[in-house]
Amino acid sequence: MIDPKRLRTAPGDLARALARRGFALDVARIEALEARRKVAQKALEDAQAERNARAKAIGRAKAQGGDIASLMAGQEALAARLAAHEVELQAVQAQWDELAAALPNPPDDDVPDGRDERDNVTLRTVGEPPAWDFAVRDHVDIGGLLGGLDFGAGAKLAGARYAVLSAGLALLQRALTQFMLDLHTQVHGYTEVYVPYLANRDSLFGTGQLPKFEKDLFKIEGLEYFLIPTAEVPVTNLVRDATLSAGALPQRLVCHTPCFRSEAGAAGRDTRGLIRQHQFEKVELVQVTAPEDSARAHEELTGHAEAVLQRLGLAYRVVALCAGDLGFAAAKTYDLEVWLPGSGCYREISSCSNFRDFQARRLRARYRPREERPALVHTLNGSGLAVGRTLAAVLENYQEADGGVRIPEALVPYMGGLTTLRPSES
RNA sequence: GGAGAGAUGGCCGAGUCGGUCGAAGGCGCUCCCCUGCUAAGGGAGUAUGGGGUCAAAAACUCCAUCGAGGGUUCGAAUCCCUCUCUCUCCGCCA
Repeated sequence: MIDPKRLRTAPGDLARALARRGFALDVARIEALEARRKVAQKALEDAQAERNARAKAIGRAKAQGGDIASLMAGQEALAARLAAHEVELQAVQAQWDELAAALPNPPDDDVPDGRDERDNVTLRTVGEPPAWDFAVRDHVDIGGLLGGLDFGAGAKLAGARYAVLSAGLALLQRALTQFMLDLHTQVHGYTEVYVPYLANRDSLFGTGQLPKFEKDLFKIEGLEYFLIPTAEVPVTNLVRDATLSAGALPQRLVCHTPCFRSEAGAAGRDTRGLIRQHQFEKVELVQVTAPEDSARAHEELTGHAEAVLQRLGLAYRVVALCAGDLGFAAAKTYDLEVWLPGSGCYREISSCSNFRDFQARRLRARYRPREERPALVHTLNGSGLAVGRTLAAVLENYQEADGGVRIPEALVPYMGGLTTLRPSES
């Protein structure tokens, strides 16, 4: 949510910032609503003040055994006035709230201009894509040779875009998860949390998935619960309605969860393989910081996600999203894209964003600076990493001519000492 | 799932038959005084959000908030209804 004060006093500036991400802010409507609001709120509050004063007078008179009848005159008219003003203010407020909730976060000044992903800026490329002396396979074909990657079974159990992993691949996915969690907790100083995989409306509103993106979520029939699309939702909501002491910041939390996305609107995209599934595993990094620290924390958090790729020996690049490609709640985002030899391109495997106070305002997540009134915190998060896509990346980057897969050194301890996965005999 | 109890400010906790209650008291915290250190003592202050006057700040003032939402009333922390959550006991259970 954007600062309503800013929306009221400087809608023009805001409109310019939002225009960078292709969002047209209706300044005239805002100014009209604001004018109405001002009148309505003043009128209502004046009427309330009068009601309070009269009630007090009546109470005082009654206590002294005085005459009340004269004081009661005109109360009905006042009550009617009060009700009318209340209706008007509520109507204005409802329109305002709806409008405000639909506004995306304005991009940071240093976010590159641009309309869509084609305008994103590659900041750096790390590692060399491996060279091959045989025809490379993608992870689906490799999985077919190894066994243990079964989309047919996923379709039977649930439907399209679900997979069943077994044996070596199930172990490899678990190894990746454990490796990431250990790295972030033991080396990067994050605290691991375990959270519910269902979230209520308040939580999803807090991080910005609602009200705009309900279509992308799985909803539990008959209940106001949604399957979480990312651990960002439950973990960030830990600080909802909280006032943290300054000393409690920054908070660095890491959480492994399955993620559920209905992928509405993605029909026909990335239908092959593990890239775009309805259910996938992810290790998520979340930070809650003081406002002045969030920019630095964003760089650090991105580095923490990069460290996973580096230790796995995977080539990747870091991309600054342009204003037009930013997510709804993000002020600035770096994507990490891993090299996938099977498709010969870099694919997003992590997205690291600084939300500034946008989520915090929705969450009412504050902290108490020394000697000052409470102020909103800043929130950040990033995938560290998406496990399913990392699994695909490892399979493709560590494949051998016969369809076997070497285990990256960092993962060997998590694989019970196994150093390769061998194609099955069948 | 059944029965009962509860939800008040940073924390604990009081709120009598609805009226001057944004809320006693305590703890904590901040500032000041006193005390040669330490301990103890005295005084003052200490919720959040929003509006108005204003270019803005300060200041003044108004409104809202005692789990959430409705209702009754001139007036609700106090009465009524719905919901949420917590606790206790019973049942069931990984």
